[in-house]
Amino acid sequence: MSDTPEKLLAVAEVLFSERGFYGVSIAAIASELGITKQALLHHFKSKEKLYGAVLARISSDFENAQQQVMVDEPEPIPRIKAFVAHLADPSSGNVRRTRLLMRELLDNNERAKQAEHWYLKHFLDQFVAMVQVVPGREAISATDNLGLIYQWLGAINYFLVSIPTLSAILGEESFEEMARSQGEYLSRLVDATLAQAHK
Amino acid sequence: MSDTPEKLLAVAEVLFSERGFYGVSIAAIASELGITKQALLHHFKSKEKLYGAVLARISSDFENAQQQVMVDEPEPIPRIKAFVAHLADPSSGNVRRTRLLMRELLDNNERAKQAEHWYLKHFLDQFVAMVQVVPGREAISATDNLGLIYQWLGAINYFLVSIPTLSAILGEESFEEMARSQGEYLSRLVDATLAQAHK
DNA sequence: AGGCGAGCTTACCACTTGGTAAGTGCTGTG
DNA sequence: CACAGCACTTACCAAGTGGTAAGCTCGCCT
Repeated sequence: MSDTPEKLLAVAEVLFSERGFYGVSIAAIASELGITKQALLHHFKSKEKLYGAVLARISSDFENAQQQVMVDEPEPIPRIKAFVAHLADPSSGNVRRTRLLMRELLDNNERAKQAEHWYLKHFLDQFVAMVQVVPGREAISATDNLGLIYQWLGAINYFLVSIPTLSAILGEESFEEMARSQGEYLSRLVDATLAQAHK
Repeated sequence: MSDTPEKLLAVAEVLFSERGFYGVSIAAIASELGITKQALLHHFKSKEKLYGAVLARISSDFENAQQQVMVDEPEPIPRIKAFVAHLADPSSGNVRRTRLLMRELLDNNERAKQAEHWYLKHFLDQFVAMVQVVPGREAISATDNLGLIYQWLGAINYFLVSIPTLSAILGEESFEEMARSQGEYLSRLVDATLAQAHK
C-alpha cells in the first residue's frame, strides 16, 4: 500500500474528530485505510503519538491561515473579520478540526497535563497581536484582549460543534436559515464587542 | 450499601464529564462508588441508560434555574444577564455540566441520531422566549434570537471548557485575572449584542 | 554477493470492555 | 410460615483493546 503519511493523518483526523481519542481504536483507523493495525503502529509508534501528529498538523494549518490573512488584508478590523469568517467557514475542513480541538480541550487536562507546550499557544498569541493593533486597543492588556478573542472563538466553535444537533432539532430549512445568517451574526459580534471596548 | 440513585447519578456525572462516555467504564464508576459493576447495572439496565439519566438530571437542573430567574428578576435585560451569569458561574457545578453537555454535543450525532427529543430543546425554547420579550426584539425571528443566544452560550461554554488549559498556558495569576473579569466581559457582551440588533 | 533497513505481515499477549446468568440474603406482606 | 421481590453477589463470556515479537520481502548501497 505505502500510503503517504499525509493520507494516514487525514483519515485519522476524520475519525478522531468524529468519535474522540477513546472512541477510535487504531484497528478502526487502519481498517478505514485498508492496512493492518500493525502497519499503522509501525509508522507512529503508539496511538498517543499518532494523535499528537494529527494535532500538530491542525495547529500548523491554523497558523498558515493566520499568516495568509496577515498578507491578504492589511487593515486591522477587516483582517480580523476575514479571519473569523475563515475559522467559521463550514465548507473548509474547519468543522472537523474544531470538533477535534474541542475534544482535545475537554480531554487534555487528563492526558497531557504535563505537556507544557499547548498546541494552540502560538495561534492564540498571534490572534492577540492581531487585536492589539486595532486603533484604541493598544493600551488594553493582553489578558483582556484574550478574553475578547475567547468570546469570538466560543461563538464560532459552539456553533460549528452544534451543527448536527441544531440541524436535527430545528429541521433542515430553519437550520439552513440560521447557517446562512451566521456570517453576518459574527461580523456584527466583532463590531459590537470592539466598539464598546473603551470601558 | 444501597446508595440513593441521586448519589449514583452525581458520581457518574463527575466521571462522564471528566472522561466522556467512551472514556469511562461502568466498572470505573462502580469502583468509585464502592459497589460492584453489576450492582450499578442492576439499577440502570445499561451504560447508555445510566448516561441518559445523567443527562436528564442536568437538563432538569437547567430548567429549574431558568424558572428561578424568571421569578427573581422581572426585568428582561437584567434577567438575561443574571441567567448568563449563573450559567457562567464556575463555583456552581456548571463547569462539570457544561463539559458533559459539550461532549454530548460532540458525540450525540453518532449515538443518538434517532432520539428525536434533544435534552436541551426545552431549555433553548425558554431562553428564546426570554430574549423575545426584550423591548425591540419582539419582531425579530426566533432563529435570529437563537443565533444571538448561541453566541452567548458559545462564549460561556468555551471559556468554562477551556479553564484547565487556560490556567496551564497563562499561569495561575494571569488566569485568575482573566477569570475575575469574565463576568464583566459577559455582561458587556450581552449589552453590546442586544444594543446593535436593529439591523 | 552480502548486508541492511524500511515497510509490512501473522501470531500472540494480557487486559478491559459491556453484558448475561444464576444464585443469595434480606425485608416486607399475605 | 411461605413467598415474592428488591438489592446485590460471584462467575462467566465473547469481543475488543493497545502493544510486542518475530519474521518476511523488497529495493538500495557497499
